Amino acid sequence: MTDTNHSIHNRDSSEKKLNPRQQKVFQKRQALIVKKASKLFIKKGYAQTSMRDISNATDINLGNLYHYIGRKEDILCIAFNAYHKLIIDFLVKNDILNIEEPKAQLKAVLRQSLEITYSVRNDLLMMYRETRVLPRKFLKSILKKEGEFIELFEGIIARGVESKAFKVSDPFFAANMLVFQLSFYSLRSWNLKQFTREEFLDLAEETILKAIIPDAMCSGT
Amino acid sequence: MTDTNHSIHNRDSSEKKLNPRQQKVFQKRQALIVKKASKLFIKKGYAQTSMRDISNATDINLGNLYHYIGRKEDILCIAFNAYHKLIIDFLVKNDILNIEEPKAQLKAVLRQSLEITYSVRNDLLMMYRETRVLPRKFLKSILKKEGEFIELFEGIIARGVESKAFKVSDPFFAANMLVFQLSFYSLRSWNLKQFTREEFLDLAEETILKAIIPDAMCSGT
DNA sequence: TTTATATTAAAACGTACGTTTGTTTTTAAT
DNA sequence: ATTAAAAACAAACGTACGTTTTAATATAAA
Repeated sequence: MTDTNHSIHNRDSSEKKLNPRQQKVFQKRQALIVKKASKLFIKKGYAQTSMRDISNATDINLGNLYHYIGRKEDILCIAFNAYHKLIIDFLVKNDILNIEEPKAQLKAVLRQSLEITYSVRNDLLMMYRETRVLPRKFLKSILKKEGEFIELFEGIIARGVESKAFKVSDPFFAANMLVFQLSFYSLRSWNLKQFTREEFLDLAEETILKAIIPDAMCSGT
Repeated sequence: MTDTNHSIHNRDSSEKKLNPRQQKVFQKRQALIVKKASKLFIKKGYAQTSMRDISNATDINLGNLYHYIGRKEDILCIAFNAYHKLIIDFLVKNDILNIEEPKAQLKAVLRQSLEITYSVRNDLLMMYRETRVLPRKFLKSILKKEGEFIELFEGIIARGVESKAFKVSDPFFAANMLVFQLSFYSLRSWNLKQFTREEFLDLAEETILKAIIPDAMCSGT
């Protein structure tokens, strides 16, 4: 009963006898639901957002919503997946991972990550808050992906430490802290409104790098 | 209707004709409710914890619960207050604020803050997640207190910057980041289990200080 | 004792919610 | 045009919740 319902995994628009055209429409519609629902989750919280709210926001009939999602929590799962896909895709598409010079590489990947997390700051906050709702199995897969994201930074940092470009006593710890700091604006925006986007990005980049690169403040560019 | 119910503010055991003895009992009982309820909120989340759950956990009859709290959300508000009182009290009781030497002062207050936040890590995570539930007015007062806590760090940092002991480009930003980093373990414990408490505290202290004190790694003690 | 209050148990209230059902309308292939 | 699947809809179902109430019992103060 508890294990047969991870709809995300076995029902993302496959196994239904839909032609490609119909699949497209189906996915568009599902994406609309997720998008509108996420906005509501951000504004009111998951538990405080009813399926009727989502029905109103999407102009999709309450009963009909269940043609596109199996259950309410699926919406949240799909949103989590979409967010992680966003992050991963950017890292793969960019050839940042191929930059040789450790400092340049770290700076590039950090800056990009800061910009992304800044742009999705509201969704990020929502995800921090609503993690509890996720089914255990799905949460584990999300944390695994997040762990891999951190390992990516760990690798970059470790390489920089070897070449004496960086100085940290524990690359794994440093990577965890760095990724955590990426959500700084999300979780603390209530007290950071006085900074413009650019001011924030510059200050955040500087602050984060200082923990990894010795005398990072003196290095131009 | 929405504004008449901030029970916390006008009903914390005053305005009831109770003798001191009764007040003590009343507060003890209320504290028990908050403590047990918080545990449930931590484990299952606020929305997923029913008043019946709390009744069972405290062995206080469901109806009788309402002699000690006005409504469910009051429990959360009291928990938030208790947490902030804990933090503030420690800072006032300790004479850390009187330490002259900026480095020593920052190190002392940081270390203590890290230890405290580590010890209440579960409550802290719960508060990050359930902030949304708080009534607007109460949330504002909480954020105000939090802001004052950050200003305290800002003052320490600014003083250190003046005396060239610290190097940060924006003390306010640095203070915000520092306080944010205090919740590192709370929000990321799922990936930090490999560290002992002491390992974590040392690494966290070192990492945080590096962003403020130039070549903090070379300074013994 | 008397009197007021605290506590318990149990039931009920009203409501809001996630989900399902039964039926009708639309769509698309034959 | 026929037909079968898919989409849309209104209504209902069942339940779980926060909160209140009622009545009976216990406790402590006067």
